[in-house]
Parts: sequence; C-alpha cells; structure tokens
Amino acid sequence: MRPGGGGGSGGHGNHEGLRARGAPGRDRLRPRAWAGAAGPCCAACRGGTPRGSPSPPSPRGPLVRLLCPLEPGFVRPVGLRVGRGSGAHPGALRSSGSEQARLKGGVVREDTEEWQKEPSFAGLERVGGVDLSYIKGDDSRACASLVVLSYPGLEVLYEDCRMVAVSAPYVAGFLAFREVPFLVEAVQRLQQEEPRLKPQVLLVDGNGLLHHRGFGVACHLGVLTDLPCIGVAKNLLQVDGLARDELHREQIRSLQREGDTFPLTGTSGSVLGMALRSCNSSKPLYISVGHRVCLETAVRLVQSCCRYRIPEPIRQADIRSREYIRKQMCSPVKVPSSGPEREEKAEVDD
DNA sequence: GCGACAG
DNA sequence: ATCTTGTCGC
Ligand SMILES: [Mg+2]
Repeated sequence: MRPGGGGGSGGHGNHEGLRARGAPGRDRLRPRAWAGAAGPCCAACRGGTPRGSPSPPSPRGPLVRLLCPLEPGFVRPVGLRVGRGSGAHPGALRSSGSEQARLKGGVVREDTEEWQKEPSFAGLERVGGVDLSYIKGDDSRACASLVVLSYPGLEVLYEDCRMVAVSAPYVAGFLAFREVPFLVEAVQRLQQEEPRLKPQVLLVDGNGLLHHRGFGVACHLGVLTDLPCIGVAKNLLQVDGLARDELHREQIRSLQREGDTFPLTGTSGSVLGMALRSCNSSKPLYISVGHRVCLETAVRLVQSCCRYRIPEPIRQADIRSREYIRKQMCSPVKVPSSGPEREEKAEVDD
C-alpha cells in the first residue's frame, strides 16, 4: 500500500504541474497527494537533501526509501504496479528536475564535427541507435539495446542487448531517469570492448531540447557521454504551447513529400525542434537537438538514415531489444548454481 | 470533471 | 512501452 492512492489512474496526476510557473489558473494542475502532507516523505521530497546528511532522522526513513521511484537504489515492492500518471513523488521529481536544469548547461547545440558540414556527410561512417523494450506485466526488467550501423550503407556493425533492472517509473518529462543509466553503460561497454566501433553520432528514441526543461533524454545521454546525439520522437511532447491540436494536424497535412518539415516553435518564439515527414509516412517524426549537432544537421541526418519511417539505427535497436526479450521468455529458466544446493523451500517451517 | 500522457 | 490477427491497400 502506498500513500497517495492505490496506483492506477490516481497517483499524482500531471507531474509537469511541478514546473515553476506563475500562470493563473494553473495551480489546480499541481499534484495534491503530498501537497498538504505532514512532512516530506523522503530525502528527495525534502528538496534533494543528500542522503547521509545530518538532518533529523525520520521515523519513516527506511520505509519511504521504497516509496520514491526516482531515488537511486529504489527497488519496487513486489506486485506494485506503476501505470500512467502515477508512481513518483513531487519531491523526487523536483530534485530530478533540478538535476536536469544543472546538467543542461553542458548541452552543445551546434555542430562540432567536420563530417556534419559535408553535403553528404563525407567522413561519417558509423551511426548508433539506442532503445529499451519492456515486458508487459513486469515493471522491473527491460532490455537495453545499443546498435551501430555503417553509414551510408546502414548495415549493422555492432549489437549489444542486455537485460537490465529498471528502477524508475516512466513519467513524461523524466524519461532519462528511467532509461539513461543503461544507455550510458552500453556506451561504456562499447568503448571498452570495441572502441573502433564507437559511433560518431547517436540517434536516441525520445526528445532532446524539445522538452519541458529543454533537457530530454537525448541531451541527457549526450552530456553524460559527450557523444553527438539527436532526439527522435514518434509522438509530440506537448511543451511550451505546442499541442496536438487541429492547427498541428493541419501542419502535418501540409507535409506533402518525404523530407518536408515544419518548425516546432514554442511560445517563447524559439524553435525547439522540427517535424519531419520521413519516407512516405503521413505520421511525422519529431526531431530535436541532443548534443553537439545543430537542428538542421539533425534533420538532414535522420532523413538520410530512413529506410522506413523510423530511422534505421533506432529501428534496429527497437527490433533487436524486443526480439531479445521474446527469445529469453521462450528459453528455459536458468539459475546459476553455485556450490552445494540447500533447501530453498519450506524454510519457514523450520 | 478536465487535461496531459517522449518511452 | 505493451496487449494483439487479420485485414485492407499500395
Ligand atoms: Mg523505445
């Protein structure tokens, strides 16, 4: 049992209501579950107090650690389901948002590589793609995948699929806290095992600057690895006035030919990303800067990586991670045996 | 009750 | 993200 509602559609509602805004009439969007609670529920909810700090010990210390899915080391209690719009605490999200704001300073929005200036990307030989696939009834396990494709041939040169223990729930605006740790690990493994195959740019399944705080998973991964990164989203994240409204649908209809684009301009007037008609799909991609690639280069590169709607590096990472899970579920359960076996069951009877 | 909902 | 077969269309 969890404070703030029994899972499902209750929970904390729209977590992006946490953003600091003075707009009148927005206050009712603020999550209420903990707003009037007697006190903070955990370190994160105290506003990011470092763990182990000499703050007065909470009588609920050990327990509340279990209740903060965005806390490092969080382990979801068995059977606790986290669905849309639930699963994280305002305080945990607040500190995660602070971390995004802090790391955002490291983002480079311009081209930094020579090949990026070339008309046909001469000098570009390897493009990476990353993705995670999940198991339906399992909130803790996922398969993280990193692939590297040749360019311009788009043949798979490298594949790394690995089962991982997911610890953070999915909350829109905080995707990186769920996925990025495993993507960084995959990049580090590649660096270690096959340094020659390290990609010159990484296509990331999700947004970059097109984000509530201008720091989506593509920026996050880019800053943590210092690899050039591009955000590629399949759906529009409605931020800064952008909406999936009739105007937007009309703009989509205006994309007549493959390669056509229109800018995604926020209320501030800045271009946060670009909608791109890839191949012959009527459903566009949403491209944004991750790190060390300008938006124009990002769009051009994604377009040149598309055999189908989804650019091939991401598509291969997606296909292969899902296939990895499928195969694993069909294969017999293996338990690494170590030393003499002991009774595992019926211990409670002793 | 309504809005938002990257993956 | 995932649950899911066939079906209609190019
Ligand atoms: Mg994905």
